[in-house]
Amino acid sequence: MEHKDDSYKFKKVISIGVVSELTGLSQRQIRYYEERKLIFPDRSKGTRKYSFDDVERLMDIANKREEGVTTREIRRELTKELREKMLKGQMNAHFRFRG
Amino acid sequence: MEHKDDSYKFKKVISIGVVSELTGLSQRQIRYYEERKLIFPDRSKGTRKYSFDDVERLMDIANKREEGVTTREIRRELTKELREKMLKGQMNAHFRFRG
DNA sequence: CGTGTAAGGAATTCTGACACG
DNA sequence: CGTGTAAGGAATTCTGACACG
Repeated sequence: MEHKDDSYKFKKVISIGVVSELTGLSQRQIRYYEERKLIFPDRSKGTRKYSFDDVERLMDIANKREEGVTTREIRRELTKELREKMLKGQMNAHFRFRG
Repeated sequence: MEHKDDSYKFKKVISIGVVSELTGLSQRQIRYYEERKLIFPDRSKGTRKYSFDDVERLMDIANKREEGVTTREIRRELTKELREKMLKGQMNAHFRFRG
């Protein structure tokens, strides 16, 4: 329950031009953050598609960059978050099915 | 309260190609329904932008068309709904501020 | 490292029209 | 009436590169 993945927030339907308008970032920046693995758009026949969640994430990234945080550090933070989430997922599974 | 218009559902950010994929309708059909005033995308420099709400609405339209309902009839239904909503809005205002 | 820009090509979208019915 | 299609142009997006620092 709660996992409505079909939710508007996560559907990758927005083109880079619109994302640029929404975030105030240049297309160059957006593509670069992808290259640095901070963001992961879908590809529909070559052209990138972003979700509203991606847009929010890009705004976070923009804030961090303004504070002087490098893409490398942002990438590390993301990796750490993912690690924590995976651990939490395992613990959930553990206590739900075995605890 | 409740009126979070900034909600993902109503932001017009989706291009016609994606809407076509999402709804299964041809771009021709989508443009035609606009011509018949069943749908109202935004325009950003010429190109149409739709919201998820528009996408849902288009799916409703598609269903009605399959049932043989004409665009004219769908248009009438829409007009009627709008009339009812405006009436309701007036009544709200009436009872809230004067009742 | 992070971002701008010019370059050339590929994919997308637009409109108005003709077609069929 | 509702939709397909070919046509030509306009706007969008893509990549790889050079620039600066």
